[in-house]
Amino acid sequence: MRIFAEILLNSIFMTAKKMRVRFAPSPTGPLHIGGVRTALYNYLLAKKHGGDFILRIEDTDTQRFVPGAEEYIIESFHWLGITFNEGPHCGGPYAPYRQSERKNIYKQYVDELYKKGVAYYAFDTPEQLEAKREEIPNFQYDASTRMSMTNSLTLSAEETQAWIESGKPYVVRVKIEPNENVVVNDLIRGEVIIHSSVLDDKVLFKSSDSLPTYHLANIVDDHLMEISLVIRGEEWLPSAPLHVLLYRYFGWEAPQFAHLPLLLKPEGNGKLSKRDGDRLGFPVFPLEWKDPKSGETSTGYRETGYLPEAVINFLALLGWNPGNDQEVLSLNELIELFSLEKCSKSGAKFDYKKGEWFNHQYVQLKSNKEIADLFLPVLEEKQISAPCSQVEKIVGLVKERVNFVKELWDQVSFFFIPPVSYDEKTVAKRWKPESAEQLNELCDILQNINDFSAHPTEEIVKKWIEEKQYHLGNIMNAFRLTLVGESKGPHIFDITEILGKEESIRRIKRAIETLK
RNA sequence: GGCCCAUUCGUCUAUCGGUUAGGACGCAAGAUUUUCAUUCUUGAAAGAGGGGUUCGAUUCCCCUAUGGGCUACCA
Repeated sequence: MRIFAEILLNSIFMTAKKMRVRFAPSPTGPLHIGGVRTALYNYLLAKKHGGDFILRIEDTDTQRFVPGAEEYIIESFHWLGITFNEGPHCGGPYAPYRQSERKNIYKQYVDELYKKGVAYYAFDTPEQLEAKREEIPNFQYDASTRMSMTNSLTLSAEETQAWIESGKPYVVRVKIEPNENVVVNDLIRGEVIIHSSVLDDKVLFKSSDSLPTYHLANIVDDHLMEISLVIRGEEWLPSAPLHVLLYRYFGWEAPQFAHLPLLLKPEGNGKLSKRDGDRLGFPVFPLEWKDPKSGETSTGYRETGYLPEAVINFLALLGWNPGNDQEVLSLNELIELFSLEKCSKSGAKFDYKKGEWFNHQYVQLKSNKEIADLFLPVLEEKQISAPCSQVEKIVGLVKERVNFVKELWDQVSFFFIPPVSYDEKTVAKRWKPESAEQLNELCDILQNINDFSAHPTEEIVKKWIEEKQYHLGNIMNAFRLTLVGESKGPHIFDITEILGKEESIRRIKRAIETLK
């Protein structure tokens, strides 16, 4: 199977045809994370082979069109750093890239199919079709039923002509010839064979809005835009035979196909949906989305605090692996290593916990400066202002503890806001009868230190503890309690260095006052 | 219902007929630490079931089961 896939891929190079792949979403709402992965795989392969990556907006369904969805899609990829060579937002030699703007080019191809005798006009109303489905279980508009329906095959040429000219609605259907095994060569799955008699005469064009349906528009555009490889979700596999048939009816060379497995719910059955995200607390969309109709807002990866690199790395490994144990991979590494042969065939349950782990990895990879810059808005929100250099220092102390930048606040709030109360459990455990007196002494020691940076301060304090024969843990834990208000935080003298002498002493005094 | 696709630890996956079935997430324990984390170490944890083919099947074939997708004048 893999050898087979390699031969198919190699044949692309043999004919020296440039690799051209596309992502073709429908602007019916926010971009699903599964769609992002499909786009990513297309992108990786295009970059790997020096090919083109095209964005095409498939907005032939005027009913389901949602304003803002296209902009959302483009902004999502912009955030992720996935770039297109061609698309509605950046133009290109095959423009336009919006199917609604290509409206006038499809009809001629529909006519061509009709003239070739592989498509026909059908006049059955939706109600009639509905009635048929009620009447006959498993009704399908195909070779076995088309001659009992109202269409150009059962009506005379004159009647057909008259109907069309009358302006009454009609559709054009493809005429699938039965009794043939249609073979789809899938780069991930190998040969998929479907008998043509189980295919139905799909609608290719509707007169109601003079727009093609997905199947026709997709084939025509992929051909016209010289797409050499179609990588899409598995939900398209059942209609792939129809597509190869259409290419044949047109007399066009079909592109290669690769159908990706779907992203499934983290738990339970079914494919990943927005509900799962709400229920389990993770986003399913790249960016926040406000539904224009319901006004409902869905959170996004960006707003949740994910780094785009982490999202890409996480998604890349959901259904693909590099063939070794390496998991943290940069975009360039992904491009270099990606291959369709290493894509898995089965659906992947969405492991959002691992996504969080990936974000942790990428937070660690960033410099303190970068993380500080990302953290500044959080501080601003808390109405805290501090010099950048100090924020950088603080962030460096605790970044390894967090998965997300915004979690930093929990770790560092005490730097900016002195404790006003003291954690009860910690007080019970760490505040000894002698603590007040010892810490008063400590204040005197601190007061006399000139260089308050961590290391010398620690030396001096430890020396004092030793001389006095105090219990190190008792002193330090009580000390921490006065500075932080609870039993957490980084190395104590890193804290005092940042707090400074005055503030450190002030906090000790205040704690002594409060705790007596 | 019909058609198609899939099936290795809880999860993502490695394994191209011969392995003590490997890694990662998560989980548990231990170590480190003046705290909390981090980190490190260790551990538990898998070939859906049944038939073949073969000297030998997780790996190839068939059946069953399970999961997923499609079955619109949606994409």
